[in-house]
Amino acid sequence: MSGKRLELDTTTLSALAEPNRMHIVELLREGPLTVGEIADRLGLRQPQASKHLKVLSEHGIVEVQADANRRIYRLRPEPFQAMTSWLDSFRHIMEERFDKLDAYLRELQNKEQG
Amino acid sequence: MSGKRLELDTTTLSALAEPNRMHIVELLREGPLTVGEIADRLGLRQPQASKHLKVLSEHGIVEVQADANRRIYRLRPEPFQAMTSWLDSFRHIMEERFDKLDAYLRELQNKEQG
DNA sequence: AAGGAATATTCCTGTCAAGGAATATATTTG
DNA sequence: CAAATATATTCCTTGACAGGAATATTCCTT
Repeated sequence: MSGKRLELDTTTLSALAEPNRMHIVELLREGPLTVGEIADRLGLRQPQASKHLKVLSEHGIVEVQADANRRIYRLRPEPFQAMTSWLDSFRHIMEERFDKLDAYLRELQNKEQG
Repeated sequence: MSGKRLELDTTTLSALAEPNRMHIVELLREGPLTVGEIADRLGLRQPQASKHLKVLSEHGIVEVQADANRRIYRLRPEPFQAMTSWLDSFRHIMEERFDKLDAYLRELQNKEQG
């Protein structure tokens, strides 16, 4: 029951691959913000901020909460959990090199001591 | 010494955001393969396979090993480690329970006081 | 109701990246 | 050396997408 093929949605990655959107995500990591605050903090024009937030929202990376005139955006956990799960399936890849590095470092130490 | 700002290279993400390249990565997870094998298994034309592999290589996602006529491609661990580290900084976001619990407690307090 | 603030949307334009086709560059084999 | 195999590169065309500017929409305030 653990052989589930985890497929990572590439559109999630492309949403995050745009630098301004990545900056938005980094910013929202500290907590929810309104569109205006995001635009200010990142030096974006309001329409561009709204557009990027729309993309992030469409990919489930952020969610909106209406507060009167304003829209408060915050990160959603799901895509990050999905990416984490996906990366877990590469653990053997990541550890393989650790072993090699480890072996290399041991070799170096042997030389130093020899 | 642990307050290092982890910035994830967005170009790594854009390299992985292309579906064919993602498929290549998924395929190479099982082990190294030549260009021809990759093209065959994924139904790609050889030039496209080479092009995608070049992009992956330029971003350090794969590495090449020349074997006579052939080029053997394999995954490199570094970008996956980098992504994992980056995602670690979102661990608090992924603890969805905190948000829900927090919202629940606020609601409770409002009811109590209202 | 009117004006203003916050946000979303539309239209336009330029750029970039992916695929197709052809070709170039090794490298092996006969 | 010639032919064949494996891979890389170039040129071209097309589609997607990001930014700019203007405008629409919604909500608050007075």
